[in-house]
Amino acid sequence: MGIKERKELEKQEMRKLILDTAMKLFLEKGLENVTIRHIAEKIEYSPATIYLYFKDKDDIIYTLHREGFEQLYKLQQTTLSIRDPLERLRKQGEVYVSFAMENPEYYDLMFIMRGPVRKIKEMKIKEMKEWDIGSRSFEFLRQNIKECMEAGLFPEADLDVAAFSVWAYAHGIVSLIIRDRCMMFPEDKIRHIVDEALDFMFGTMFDDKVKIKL
Amino acid sequence: MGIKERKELEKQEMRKLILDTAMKLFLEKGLENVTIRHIAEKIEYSPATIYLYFKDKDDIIYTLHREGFEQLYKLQQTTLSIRDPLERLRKQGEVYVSFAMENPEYYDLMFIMRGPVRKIKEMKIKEMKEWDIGSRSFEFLRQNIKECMEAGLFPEADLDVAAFSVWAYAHGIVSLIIRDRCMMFPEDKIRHIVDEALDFMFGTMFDDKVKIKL
Amino acid sequence: MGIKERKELEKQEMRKLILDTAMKLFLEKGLENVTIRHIAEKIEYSPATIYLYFKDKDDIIYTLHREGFEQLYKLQQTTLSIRDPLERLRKQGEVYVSFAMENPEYYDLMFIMRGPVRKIKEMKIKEMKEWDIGSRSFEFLRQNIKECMEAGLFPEADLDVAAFSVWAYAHGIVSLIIRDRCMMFPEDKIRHIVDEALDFMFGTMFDDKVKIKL
Amino acid sequence: MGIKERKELEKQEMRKLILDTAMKLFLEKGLENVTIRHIAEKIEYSPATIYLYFKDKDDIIYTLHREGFEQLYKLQQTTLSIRDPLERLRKQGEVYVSFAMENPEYYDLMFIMRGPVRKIKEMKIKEMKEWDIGSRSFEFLRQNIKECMEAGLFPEADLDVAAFSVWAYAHGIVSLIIRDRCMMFPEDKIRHIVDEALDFMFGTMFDDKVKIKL
DNA sequence: CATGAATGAGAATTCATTCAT
DNA sequence: TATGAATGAATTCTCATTCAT
Repeated sequence: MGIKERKELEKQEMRKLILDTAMKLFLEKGLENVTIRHIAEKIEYSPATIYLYFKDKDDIIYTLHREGFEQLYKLQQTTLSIRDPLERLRKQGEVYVSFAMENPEYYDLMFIMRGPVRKIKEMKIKEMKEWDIGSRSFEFLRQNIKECMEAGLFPEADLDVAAFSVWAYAHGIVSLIIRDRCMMFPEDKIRHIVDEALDFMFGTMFDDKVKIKL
Repeated sequence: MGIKERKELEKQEMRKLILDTAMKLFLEKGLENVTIRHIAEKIEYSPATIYLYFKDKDDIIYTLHREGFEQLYKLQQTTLSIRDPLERLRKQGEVYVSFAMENPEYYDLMFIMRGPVRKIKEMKIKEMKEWDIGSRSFEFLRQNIKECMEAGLFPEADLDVAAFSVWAYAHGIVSLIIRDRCMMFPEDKIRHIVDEALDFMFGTMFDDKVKIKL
Repeated sequence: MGIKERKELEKQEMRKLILDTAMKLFLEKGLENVTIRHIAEKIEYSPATIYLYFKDKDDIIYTLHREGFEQLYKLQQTTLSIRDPLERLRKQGEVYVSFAMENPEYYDLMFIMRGPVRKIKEMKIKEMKEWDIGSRSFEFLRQNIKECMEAGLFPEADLDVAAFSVWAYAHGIVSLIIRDRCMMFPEDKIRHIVDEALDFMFGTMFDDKVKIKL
Repeated sequence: MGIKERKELEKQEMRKLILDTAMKLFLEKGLENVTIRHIAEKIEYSPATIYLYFKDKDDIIYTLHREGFEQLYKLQQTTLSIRDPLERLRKQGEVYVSFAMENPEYYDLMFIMRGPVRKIKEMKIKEMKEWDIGSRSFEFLRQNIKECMEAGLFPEADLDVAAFSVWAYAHGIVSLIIRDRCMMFPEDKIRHIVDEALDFMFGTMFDDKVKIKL
């Protein structure tokens, strides 16, 4: 068995190498400008080798897509140590925005690009379960907001609407930046505006008690 | 003279046919997966014909991009008849979301796709003015919020931050839908959620007096 | 008849306009970079109009080709006033080189480009006579050299060889320059070298008496 | 190791196949009328394959161009065994003409076609050295003539002018033939005329003593 | 496991040319 | 006579992918 495991391990390492390299290149050159050849060159293997580890280019992209959600979910989990649900919610917002700003290509893949979604839709026909990964994160947010509501810390509203709203707000902020729609602001003021915007939402959204607390 | 006008009209119609077709395809397949050939096939002309009406692919994209902003701006202007700045702001939000939901391809081009921005950045180097079209709309929003603040109807904050926040919120809502990230909601509930989300923002963002008014 | 002649005249003028424009463009942009469209734009007619006056692009090129030979022949004729055949020969050399330097695109068309020759060969199959235009000039040179030989001013040799040699020498000089093979000389020394080269040939080729005379 | 060498060999053979084929086509149709597709078809590979061996069309052209100069230079070197500089010069002329007549495509590329020169000019901006290949051959001729002059075997004259003149003469001869401007001579007399023309130059150019020697 | 070699499909673009009007 | 509109046939080049070795 030892030998089998070793093999398996090596295979996983190679996959990781390919994925990491692909991601690095995506970040550098943008998703649509990276070719299998680029990736192969960077890791100093032949293009054909890539196909031993991934079915095709979509497979790479989709795997990264899933890994992105894995990462994001883990980050979300870190907020669980916070007792107060509103504070936790806020922390979630921060975590979400940070993730997006630090991994814009992952974020793009997960929440903006068309390709992966198409892939998922195709898959859904065959294997219904797969998409859990994505909805899990939304569910997490939803639960958090539910707790807030139950604790009277959040305006009563349709839970789906509320969760979607909070998500949309955060998504709006980061996606405008990732897709470069903030040319009206000086480059160096952007990060500041992002942070302030997050505060602004929480500041105006909740009652005075909360505001002071924050 | 009549003959000249007729010709001109036909030319404009052809341009429009190309633009509309391109737009439809962009929506279906994504900007980077639409080729001049596709467009040509769809309208049942040869690829070369397209080049009689547009300099190149960028020209098509950029024209649509500009037209989109033109349309949006006109819609924004319609809110000017509303006296109360907060009500006007809200109407602007509605108008923005409606525009996005009814013209998702335009919206995508204007606020999500990467291509056009690259073009604009290149242009900016040569002719600084052009981009007015886009920032004009933002400026309009900004002014409206300023009025709200001055009237004490809006939380005091950095104007840029506030305007960006409001924009980001609306953008978040529509862009998640346009890019198909709301698969967790049943298809037929989506429009409802969008509308509610808009209410939700205005409902929580402003003080009681405002809320009642709305 | 008057009306017919007028028409014919206008037709000729249009042809001339097209030819002149084509030549001007050839000179500016190089032969292979000029399109029918360019020519049409320059004369402010539509491309289709060109086809009313010339069968196709080759027809234009070939016509220019013939006109070039016409011009050159006329220039050669001007040397006829010179009595002394050797002096006349030298003058011919000067005239030839001047023509080439002042009309490099004509020269290129006449003595370097492949296209026109192919055309002529095709024609020759049908109408044997046409090529007179070109050989006429060679014949002129040949006769001149013959006279020189008969006057004892030129080394006895096979007449064809002698004529070809003189021609080749002149052609070598100008074609190396026209096709830009003199990059080893400073730009501003080139014309000087050309002139000197011509002198050099005549200076070394003939006996002392001649040299002094020149 | 054998396997590696074999592979390398095969690669070189493929490159050679492409180069030879390209050359043949260039000769048949002229540089600008040969496309990557033509070459690919001729060797019965797909166009894409060509790009595995050459970066682009220019790469092919420029490689051939350089190889031509390499060959010519080697041939020139063979004359070094001849002591007498004038005899050596004459031999150089023969070698030059032979090279041209036996490799007209190479000669065309090296001394007539426009394309390669453009390439070289672009390169010169970046890397000044490269062009040595071409000027090396001219320098060789120049040196030889210098020796002749120093030995009193050649008319005193500006060295550049003299070298250019000799070159131009040889170039004139071969380029008129290569570009098919000798239709006035019967096909089978042409080679004879070329050879005679070379003799003619040397015969008339130098004084009696030399003439006899030759 | 790894790859060199090959390719089919397709990209944007250009141009000479035609033809109905 | 003049032309606007249209196009077929090319062009160079790129890329994901396959397959024999």
